Amino acid sequence: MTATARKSFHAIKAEMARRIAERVWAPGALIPGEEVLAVEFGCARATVNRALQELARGGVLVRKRKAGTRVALHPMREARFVIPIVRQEIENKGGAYQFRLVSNVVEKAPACVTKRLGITKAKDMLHVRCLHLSDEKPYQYEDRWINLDAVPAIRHETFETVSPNEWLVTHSPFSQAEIVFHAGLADPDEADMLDLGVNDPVFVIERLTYLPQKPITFVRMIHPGSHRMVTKL
Amino acid sequence: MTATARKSFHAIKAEMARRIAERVWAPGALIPGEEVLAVEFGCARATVNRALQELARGGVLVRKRKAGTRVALHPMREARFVIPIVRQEIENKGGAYQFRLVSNVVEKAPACVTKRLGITKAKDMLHVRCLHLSDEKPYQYEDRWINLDAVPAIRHETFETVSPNEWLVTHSPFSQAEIVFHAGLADPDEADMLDLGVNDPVFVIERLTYLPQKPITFVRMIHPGSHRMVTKL
DNA sequence: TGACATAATATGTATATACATAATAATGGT
DNA sequence: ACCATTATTATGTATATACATATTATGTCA
Repeated sequence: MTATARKSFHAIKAEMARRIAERVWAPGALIPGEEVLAVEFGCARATVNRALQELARGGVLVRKRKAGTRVALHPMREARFVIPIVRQEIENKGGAYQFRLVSNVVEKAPACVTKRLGITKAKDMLHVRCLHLSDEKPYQYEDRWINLDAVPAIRHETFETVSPNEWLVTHSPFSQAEIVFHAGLADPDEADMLDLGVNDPVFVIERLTYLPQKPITFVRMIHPGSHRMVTKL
Repeated sequence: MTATARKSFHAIKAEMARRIAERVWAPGALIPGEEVLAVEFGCARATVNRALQELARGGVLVRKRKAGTRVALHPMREARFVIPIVRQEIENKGGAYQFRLVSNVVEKAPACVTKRLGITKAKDMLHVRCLHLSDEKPYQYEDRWINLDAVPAIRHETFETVSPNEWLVTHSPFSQAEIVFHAGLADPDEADMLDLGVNDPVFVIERLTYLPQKPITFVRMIHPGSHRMVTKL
């Protein structure tokens, strides 16, 4: 490392990842301490520390003070899915985006919705349904309930140019969210919207967002079953 | 903070997250530089840097050299799903885990499988199918093809006590993986295994794993459609 | 022996400093 | 005006040092 070759934590991280992948460091095994590794790699302990911390955060290493660092026994890697705004998702795939507002009314939310949002008593909420299209073909049907107490300003939005999702993203912050994926069968409403037969499979993404102590919105985003969510790691 | 109160990057990160959530720093806005923030928070630039980097990695900030740091315009938060080993998943939910080996043979892999694995010509592969049960009820049906060139040792494994997934996790490293989620209809085979009617919806997780230039395995993990994958953020 | 205090140790974090790098802004020549 | 060169600037990274903290190992006293 005389002139140029400062060891970067990237390189060190990669080398350690290799050792883990190739079983040089076996699952469950205790690996050398930071000082030792720092000497081995010819760098400062802080550099090794950063590499180790990132690997630990990725789940391939488990670290405990005094006990040392060991290779995770079950590297149950986590898959990260980005859930982009539909428009971006469609445009990224090269489709032409359009959306159609299906309905936009204030009405009593059904129990299944209020329950999910942690609201105990029946309540008027804004119910917005719309359809997102890619190249004129139905791509996603969005069925959303919005808590007017949390975002009163949305009451007067017409959603002629912005979708409710985009409106909320730019106007309403949230601090917590819950996302659920599951499979289901298209109900008549959904089938009609998505040009599917009744009882065709659908891929459902549900999202709940909250501010501390204040539910904001509950959405069901329904895709044809053939929709694929892909991630690489 | 004279004596004890060293500002931790955690506190700083939390405060900055609050400012973003509460729109003190609006989406798209340029936030102060590291030096400025360091002065404001009364800490070293490195500490601010760490907080900023973590927020950037989480997607709420976008950083560019010289240009500065700004709040992400579309905080298209990423959802992180841990895909645990089925046994753990079931046991975590309090179920009693069992698994049944359905078949375990070496045979010609169909084109749809070899293609996904990037193998051009027809090839003998190990085809293992098994069923994972929670409290004696079918939970997941696993249909797996394994490249014997990549893991020759697996040929003689009987899978009487370990599931193929667990065997591979502990015996075969991988460096890359691809995961796909989608919804489908149960075919007769799957319906039979999972105690479903034909044409009931199923939730399918497909996973491909590789070493550089060497495909290892392709799995389809099929759940009843009611299966819910949940994540919070 | 057993309970409890104490030392040893690996990781965790903060800091000052220095230099690297990318991208923009300013500059100057044609 | 236009283009290329150079300066400036914000972030990115490495390092030595110091101290914090969690946890294990050890030693002491009853």
